[in-house]
Amino acid sequence: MKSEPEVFSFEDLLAAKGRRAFWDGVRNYQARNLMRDAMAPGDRVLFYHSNADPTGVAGLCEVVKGAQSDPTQFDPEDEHHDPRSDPLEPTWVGVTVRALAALPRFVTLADLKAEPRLAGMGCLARGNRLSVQPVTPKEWGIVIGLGGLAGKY
DNA sequence: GCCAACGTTGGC
DNA sequence: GCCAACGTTGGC
Repeated sequence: MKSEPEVFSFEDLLAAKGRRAFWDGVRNYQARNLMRDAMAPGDRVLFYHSNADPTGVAGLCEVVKGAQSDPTQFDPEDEHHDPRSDPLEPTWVGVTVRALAALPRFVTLADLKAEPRLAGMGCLARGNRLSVQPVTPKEWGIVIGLGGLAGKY
């Protein structure tokens, strides 16, 4: 899952109550569908800092609660307000994640690109801008290995 | 359904 | 700030 650290960083998640946060603000149907249909409590998550210096994977989380209505869609004051969303059938959802551990070594995008075993990773595909996307168990193992937590999660 | 215009994402 | 790539909108 990608977040701009200036908006919400992995450190912010670590500092949050219970080290957990509701992942709001997703306004892309494909990303929404992944959260709604493909994420369940216990699933592990790589927390990626986008639009940052450097960009890359900062830490590990897990899903603690599956998809729920994203309240920001109904808040006129919120930048993610969606006036077309029906409260009885909300368009947008989010999951709740909890931080597991910061990576001892931040894994930069350059690190990911330089690792031949990650050549097929979705987030490295040309033009892929999805803020939520699947990671295979194999990719997970390689990334946390690069981050200094090989075999620990 | 097509497609041009526009908006957003995100690396650099 | 630039720009490539992609998504969304809306006229037709």
